[in-house]
Order: sequence, then structure tokens, then C-alpha cells
Amino acid sequence: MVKPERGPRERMVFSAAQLIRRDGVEATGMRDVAAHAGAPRGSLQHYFPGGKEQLVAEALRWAGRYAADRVARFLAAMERPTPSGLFAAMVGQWTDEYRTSGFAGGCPVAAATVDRAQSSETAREAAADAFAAWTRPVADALTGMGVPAARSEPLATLMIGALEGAIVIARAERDVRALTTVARELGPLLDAAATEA
Amino acid sequence: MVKPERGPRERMVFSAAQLIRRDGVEATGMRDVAAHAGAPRGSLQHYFPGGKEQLVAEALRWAGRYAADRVARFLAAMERPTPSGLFAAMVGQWTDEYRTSGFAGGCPVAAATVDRAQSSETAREAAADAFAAWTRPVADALTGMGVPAARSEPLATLMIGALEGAIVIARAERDVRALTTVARELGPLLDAAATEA
DNA sequence: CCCTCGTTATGACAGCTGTCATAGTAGCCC
DNA sequence: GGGCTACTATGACAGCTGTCATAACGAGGG
Repeated sequence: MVKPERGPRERMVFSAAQLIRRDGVEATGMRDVAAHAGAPRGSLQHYFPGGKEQLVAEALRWAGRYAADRVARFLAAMERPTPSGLFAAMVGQWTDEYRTSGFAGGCPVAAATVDRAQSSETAREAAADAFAAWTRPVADALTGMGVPAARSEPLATLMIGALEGAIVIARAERDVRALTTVARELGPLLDAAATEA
Repeated sequence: MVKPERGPRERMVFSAAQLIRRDGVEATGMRDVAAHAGAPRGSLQHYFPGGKEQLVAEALRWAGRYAADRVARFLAAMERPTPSGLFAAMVGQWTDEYRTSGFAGGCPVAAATVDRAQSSETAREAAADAFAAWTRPVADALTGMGVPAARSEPLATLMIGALEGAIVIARAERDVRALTTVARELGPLLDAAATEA
């Protein structure tokens, strides 16, 4: 998650996602977002007339697209893609971050769901859309690897669910143990689904 | 999660857990907790001189014990316990709640991790302890069902991780799909680990 | 030069937060 | 009754929140 040099609007959306995944939605203030993005405070009401609601929703949309792009990139980097290999890459992104940069942040979509699912319908919908945008390419990839069509989406949900849960546990424990565990335990199951056809 | 008729102190701890799992730690105010518990506001500083930090930590301890007790009760209710049966019971608790009471709340431990892992060391530790208190009886149960000792704890972590992730997804989607999916997909894997011995 | 429009600047607003100081009450033991 | 302890009540505090009103800037076109 490196900050690209885009316009101030895009930087604020990115910064919002960054801060949300660190501190949660509620603890992330609009003034913090502008400061983190190096954007003027006055631009907030100009670019996001819908207020925090809109900013959070756009941050989640961004996160969903980002996750989907990562999946595509993982697949492109593997010469002989396997379900376990894809899952290992998805998990590896998090173990790498935690090992090199510490356990400061989690998944922004999960954070928004925990903080806002009950209090903001638009945030909840945006989170659901983000999960859907993430699940789709994973499921498609599984199908492409020989997983029966009927099981691709369930298995993709299992992968993302196990990853999300492991992220939470790892962050609480400040240990990547949970992440490496789910990757190791789930790998054979995923590969088996691709070969039984 | 039915409210027992205990003293005001215990009621406040319980109410804190209840509100945290609904709205997150940050959005849960001390005044809200007292009101929800039907306890006087003045009792907060009397019972919890450590402030919100202490209240949150105790709520997480309570949640960890509660989860562990539920596992023990699930096991006691099964005449021939199997790993998949235990997992189905754990997931079933959530599908039942969501189907009958709506998707208002998630797991308080996950909520605290998302909101406070970075900002409060004691809350983070309390969350890690809660996960540990929950994992232990699950792993012990797996061992008792014939799962090799070396795989019991990893599989318990996988179960709890997948459940936590599915809770988040289900709450975002307002659909139990993710929960039923992980229970169905993971069941055979768990039972296989118990019989290969 | 002036006018316009996308952007920014600034200050204010009510509302809420956790925390604290202080006082008050109820009950029990001596 | 006096004194002690456990608990409750209440009001205040500074600090922060999201939002808004208002004004100023700055470049580009007429």
C-alpha cells in the first residue's frame, strides 16, 4: 500500500482507508484524513459534500478494487497457478507487512463493518460491495484452475473469511502464527477441490 | 447472550461487551454503558477506577470466558462429538442469532481488536487473552476426538479464524451465507483430521 | 482589467467524549 | 449516636467530533 502521487481528492480517499484500517472508522477524524493526505482541510467539504459517510464509502470502494487488483496481480505472477498458491500469496501479503512494518493495521473493510454495520447503512453496503468485488476474481480464478463452478464461490468465501479472521487474531496476538496456520491448513483442501473435478 | 441478574458491576461489564460488539469500542460511551446496564453513572468511577481502559479489558475477559463456556456446553450436549459437529454448533450460534434477532452485533473481541489494537496495549492484550481462552478448549476437544496433538491447536485457530471472518462478511452482507458456507466447507476437513490418526 | 469558477482558508457551532472533584446517601458495626 | 465504609449523585472540565457559513484565493478566458 504505497501512496501514489495523485490529486488531492484521491489522496484523501487513500488516506481515509489507511487510517480506517489502523484506528477504525470512529476514531478516524476528517481533520486527520486531510492532514495525512497533505490536503487542505477546506477541500473536504468541496470534494466530499456527503461528509464522512461519503468519504468512508469511497474508501471502501477503493479497498475493494485494490484487493481485486492484488488477486489479479498474484495470478499473473504465478506460472502454474494453484488454489493453495493463490491463497498463500494472499496471506503472504499480510505476513510480509506484519513482519516488516509491524501490526499497525488490519483490513479496512473489516474495520468499517465492525464500526459501522449497525449505524450506517451506506457504509454497510459499501463493505458488502467491497467483499463482493474481492470474492469475484478469487472465485473466477478457482474456476480457471479446475474447481467445479458450484464450489468456486463457496471456497472463495472460505478463503477470504479465514484470511480476515486470521488477520484479526494475528493483530491481537502481534504474531503471524494465525496467518501462517490458516494458509498451511487450508492449502491442501483447496488444491483437492481443483483436482477431483 | 441473555442478561443474568447480577450486581451492577457485573451488569456493566456485560453491557459493555454487548455495546462493543454492536457499535465498536470507540462509539461505545461510558454513559451508554451505565444506562444500558441500568446502573447509576456514579458507579462507573467507583467500580472501574481505571476508566474505560479497565472496563473494556474486563468486557473482553468476560467474552473470552463466555466463548470458552459455550464450547464446553456444546460438547456436553453432543452424545458423539465430532470436530465438524462442534464447528457446526459454534457457527450455528451465530446463524441462529442473526436469523432470529438480526445482524446487529458481531464478536466483541474482534471489535476491540479492530478499534484498539493500535491505540491501547492493554486492550490488545486482553483481546489476545480472550482468543487464547477460546482456542484452548476447542483444541483440547479436538485432541479428545482423536485429532493428533500437533494439529489440534492449528485446527482450532483455523476454526475460530474462519468463524470470525465469516461473522464479519455475514454482517456486511446481512446474510448468513458466509457462515453456513464455512461450516459446510470446513466440516469434512476437520473430521478427516480426527480419523487419519 | 474583470469576471468566473474550481479550490482553499478560517472560524464558529452544538454535541459529545472520558475524566474528575465534590458532595451526598444508605447501611452496618461499635 | 458516632463513625466508618460502600455506593451514588451531580456538575463541571478541556478536548475533540462532523458540519457549516463565509470569505478569500488564483488562474484562465473574455
